[in-house]
Amino acid sequence: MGIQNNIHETISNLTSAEKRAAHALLANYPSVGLATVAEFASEAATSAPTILRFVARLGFESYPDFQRALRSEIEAGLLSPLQKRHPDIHLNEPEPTTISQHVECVDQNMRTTLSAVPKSEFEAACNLISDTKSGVYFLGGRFTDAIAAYMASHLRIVRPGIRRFNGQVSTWNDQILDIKPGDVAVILDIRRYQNDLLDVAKALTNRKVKIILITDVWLSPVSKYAKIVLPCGIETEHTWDSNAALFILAEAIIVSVTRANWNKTRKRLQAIEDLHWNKTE
Amino acid sequence: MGIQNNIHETISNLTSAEKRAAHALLANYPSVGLATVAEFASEAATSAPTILRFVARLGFESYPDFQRALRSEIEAGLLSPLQKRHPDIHLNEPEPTTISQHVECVDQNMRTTLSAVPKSEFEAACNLISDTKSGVYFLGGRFTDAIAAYMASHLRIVRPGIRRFNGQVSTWNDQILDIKPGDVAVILDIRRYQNDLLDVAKALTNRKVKIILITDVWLSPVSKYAKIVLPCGIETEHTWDSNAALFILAEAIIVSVTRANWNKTRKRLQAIEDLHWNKTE
DNA sequence: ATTCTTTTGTAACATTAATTCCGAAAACAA
DNA sequence: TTGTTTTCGGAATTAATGTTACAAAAGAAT
Repeated sequence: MGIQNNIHETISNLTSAEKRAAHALLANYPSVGLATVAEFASEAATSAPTILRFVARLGFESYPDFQRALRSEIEAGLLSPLQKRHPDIHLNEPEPTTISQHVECVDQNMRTTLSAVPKSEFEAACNLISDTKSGVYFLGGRFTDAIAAYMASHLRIVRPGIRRFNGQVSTWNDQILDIKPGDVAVILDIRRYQNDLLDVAKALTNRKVKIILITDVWLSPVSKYAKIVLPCGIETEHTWDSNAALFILAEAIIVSVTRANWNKTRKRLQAIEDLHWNKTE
Repeated sequence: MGIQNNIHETISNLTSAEKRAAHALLANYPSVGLATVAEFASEAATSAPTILRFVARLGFESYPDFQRALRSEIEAGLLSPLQKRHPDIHLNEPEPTTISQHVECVDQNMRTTLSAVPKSEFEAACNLISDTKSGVYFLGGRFTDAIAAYMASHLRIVRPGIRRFNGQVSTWNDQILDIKPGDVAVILDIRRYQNDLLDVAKALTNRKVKIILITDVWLSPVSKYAKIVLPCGIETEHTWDSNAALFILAEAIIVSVTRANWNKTRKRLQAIEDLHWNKTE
């Protein structure tokens, strides 16, 4: 339904002062409604009680109640410009397929991520990972561990000292012993957040390990221990959350770290290429 | 400049609780900021004073002052909520960051993939994977193996008979012996195409295994042996190819297969949830 | 381990905002 | 005009919100 429609339906049986209120709200929707009753009243050239009567006529219990509705409308539809998706391609594609639906969904999540991850945080994370003086350890959750593996497989080429937590959960604590204070750990954790990851994070913090956390916008509890938090959009319309935004963020980190270590990387890449060719041909 | 940018600049010298506030606000901007201090605080899992300190750091005199700024931003930006592409991005963001560049790049590759993968092929692949009568084996290349792992970790929940080729390349041939004729193999291979994957594909074909190949638009040589080929865009402007489109395609497959096996999946999901809770609480 | 600094939440406080009451003004009908 | 009904806003009331002071907790430094 939406509040604007609600107004349009109700407007005919409003008193004249109440109509002014309605018009003031529609004129620059919804911002005046988010102000105080007094400001709304002055904007509508009327008094506070009239505004309250107007809001009551729309069917709201109270003015705060009305404001809550406006805010949730903002969340639902009129998201910030950064998070808007392009309206094109609808022409090319009349009926959405599973893939195209998912592509749109990922698009949305990418943009959410874009506005949720501050540039400075991203760069700080890349700097930590680029610093070859400290080792970097990767660990993910049930599904995100694949992304940890993906990052590690690239970064291993870019710089030495890349490791993964592997194998059984029960052996993780033993593996922590190998990590030196000042080292860096990249942890991936999205809902439903895993307690075992939280335990590891705590243990790592005790050992003065700097934690970079890649998580969803609701923030894993690991964020409590993390030096840097990178939140991603993961929402979908169905059972599974989408980890695509995490994956893309991971790739962006790989790109950035590669640039930072470019001189060393080039040589390593060359060496590996040679190895590859000798082996396969 | 805009408040979001303001946050991005300020966030690096915020305390951790204040950062949570910043993340909560960025996560669903700007609606939480328009709520009361108490609600904002609870959303950010912190206390009211922290929120106030946070807005003070952003340079606002008071919380109402901060809200006024948010509202005027709404007026400025969303005046015509419907007819807006996002050329605003280019205004808000004069210099592209590593992330935003990569997001655009992935966007491009997604769309390429969309037009490169025929609906029928996609559905055929999903049907093969959905069929619980045959086992499904996953295998990826140097970097893409992480995506194979990602697919397997989900599909294991959706249906039985999911396996991965694991460990050393030299052991793959042994593992092939476990695969029955009529089974399905999902192979991921992008340039530089790996000869060992080609060998496996050949061997699998000999054993009458149906191969689904996820590759790039130039097609891995494995395509010669594949029953179904799903080509993805992977191009970037720098050293590394992007596997994001493969990842997204993988997720789309997971979604589709989950839908096909929904009844069984629901029960398994429930069982796993229970297990999870029992274990952690 | 101890001190010092910084961070953070609790609780009291002060301020502001929403709400209600009631009388005055306006609109309408006879 | 007069009486009646409806609308409206000023002012008092009540509820809530923002704000501040302070003490506990956490962390860094020695």
